[in-house]
Formats: sequence, structure tokens, C-alpha cells
Amino acid sequence: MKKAVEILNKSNIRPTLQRINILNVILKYKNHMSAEDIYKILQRETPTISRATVYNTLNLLSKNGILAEVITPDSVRYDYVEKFHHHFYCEKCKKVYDIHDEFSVPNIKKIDGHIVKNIQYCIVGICKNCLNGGE
Amino acid sequence: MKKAVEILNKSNIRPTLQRINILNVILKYKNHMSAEDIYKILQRETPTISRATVYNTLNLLSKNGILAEVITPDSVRYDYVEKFHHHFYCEKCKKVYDIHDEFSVPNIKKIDGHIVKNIQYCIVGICKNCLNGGE
DNA sequence: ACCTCTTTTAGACATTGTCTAAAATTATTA
DNA sequence: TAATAATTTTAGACAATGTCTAAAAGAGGT
Ligand SMILES: [Mn+2]
Ligand SMILES: [Mn+2]
Ligand SMILES: [Zn+2]
Ligand SMILES: [Zn+2]
Repeated sequence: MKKAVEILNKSNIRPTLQRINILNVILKYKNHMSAEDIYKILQRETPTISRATVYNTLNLLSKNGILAEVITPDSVRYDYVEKFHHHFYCEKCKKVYDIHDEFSVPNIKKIDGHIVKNIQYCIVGICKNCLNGGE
Repeated sequence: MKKAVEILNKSNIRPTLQRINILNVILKYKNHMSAEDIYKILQRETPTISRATVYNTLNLLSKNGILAEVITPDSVRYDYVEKFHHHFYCEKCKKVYDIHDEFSVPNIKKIDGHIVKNIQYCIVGICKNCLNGGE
């Protein structure tokens, strides 16, 4: 597991305790978690952590390309991406699955005069597990 | 403007007053509105309309292929689509723009054992208008 | 130590969406 | 028509997700 501090330093982000903890949660659980998920997990160890810090930090890390924002119909999930891939969202259990098929995504910086900052597939359906009765 | 009643009848959906009103709002304003937007508009004329009815109806119309669900980072928007197209979401003003460039989207029914019900691009950035100061 | 800039905190607030039990409406049967 | 059954709507509580602000805390430079 890569060191959170190194990752932050490389992007010139001051490695505060809170930022390290937030990043470590993502590096440890590889679950495509929402900000709320991460907030709840951190609260167990550090009850003083602020919701605002979690949201601010996740935004900061995304803007610096450290995390990918995975857009789903109910929340944004965060992913530390080492190799590019797509995602599948199950509308039943709300889990996000990695998809390693290489669908191409247009590489555009601008369209119709709008600046594109993020383009991704949103693939929604019912997952394998839920189809089999889900546990 | 197509008749809401006709559209509902064609899909064998009982054309109740509420459903007609909801569909008419979408046909009239072509704004990629959220359920909440539609709810607020209807409340002005019919204060007894229920939030649950709006959400239930939009789900029903989507499941029947009458409306497209446009997924954005903050809400699902509804679109009556006559000609297929993509969408751009401005993270500043939260407006959704039609994109008529024909990026291809993989036509998959299943992937890794998961059933795909909906696949779309999610294109996020800053719109033309906001780049020019917004208004 | 002092000043400044950055970061975090606490908590209110806003927005979006789900759920349920009761009421109202519509369709079917007798 | 009257009784019954099925569908639809309502009201409002609740849950989940995200934003905002003013004050406090912390870090770095002089
Ligand atoms: Mn992933
Ligand atoms: Mn559209
Ligand atoms: Zn599932
Ligand atoms: Zn904009």
C-alpha cells in the first residue's frame, strides 16, 4: 500500500493528519466509497472529524488528480485509480463494480464552447449478485 | 407539442390528471428538470400534489421508455427524447446542455454478469455561459 | 513572541430522494 | 346500482447527501 504522505507531498498538499487519514481509508478499503461512508468510518476513530473537512479534502484530492470521482445516481464515489477502468452501478444494492473492458471515451477538452473537466460512462443496472438473490 | 394523454395511452399507462400534468411540465419546459423542479412547478397550480406521486410517476415513465433519466452529480434529470443525444453538466450553474455530437456508446445488455439497463456518458465541466462571467 | 495564512471544527441548513399508512379514485363483480 | 377489489394519490415523516459559515486551532515566517 502506497504511503498517503508521499502521495500528498508529490502534489504539494500539506499532509495534515486529517488528510492522511481520509486518504488512508480510501487506500485501505477499495470500495468506491461516498464522502458520507468515509466520514462515518473516520468518526469511529476520531469523533471530532468534521464533515466539511472530509468533503473539502475529497474535492481537493480530486482536483489534484489523486482521486477519481465516480458519478452514480445517488452519490459521488471516490476511487484511487492506478489503472484506468470503468464502473458499473447496481441500482439495487448500490454497489459499484470495476469494469475492465476497454470502452473508449472521447478525449475532449472542449465541446460546444464548454470546458470538459471529466467525462466518464455511467453504467447502471442490476448486478450479478443481486440477480442471484443477493446473499 | 405531442399530447400527454396519447403518449400515456400508447404505453398503457392510465392517464390520470397527475400523470398528465407531470408529463406536460416536461413537454413544455425543455430544461432537463429534476423531480424537485417539477414538483415545485406543479405545487404552484395544484398545492395538493404529492412529492411521492411526482417521483413515482417519473420512475414509471422512465421504466416505460417515455422519459430518459439523465444522471448528473447532483440529481437525476428527466428528458423527453425524440432524437438521441448526449448531455453536458455545468458544475457551476448546474445547467444541463444537449450535445449533438455523435459519440458512440457501447450497446451492451450484459457485462461481467451484470444486467445493463442504462449506459450514458456523464460529461462534466464549466459551461460556455459561466466561462463568460455567467449572465 | 507576534503576525499571517491555512486548515479544521461544529452545527445549521439545503437539496434530493424514500417510505408508509390512510384516503381517494377507478374498475370489476354481483 | 351496490358492494368489492385494485390502483393511485396524499401527507408527512424520515433518510441520505451535500453546502455553508463563523470561530477556533494550527503552522510557518519575522
Ligand atoms: Mn474503480
Ligand atoms: Mn436532452
Ligand atoms: Zn446489486
Ligand atoms: Zn454554467
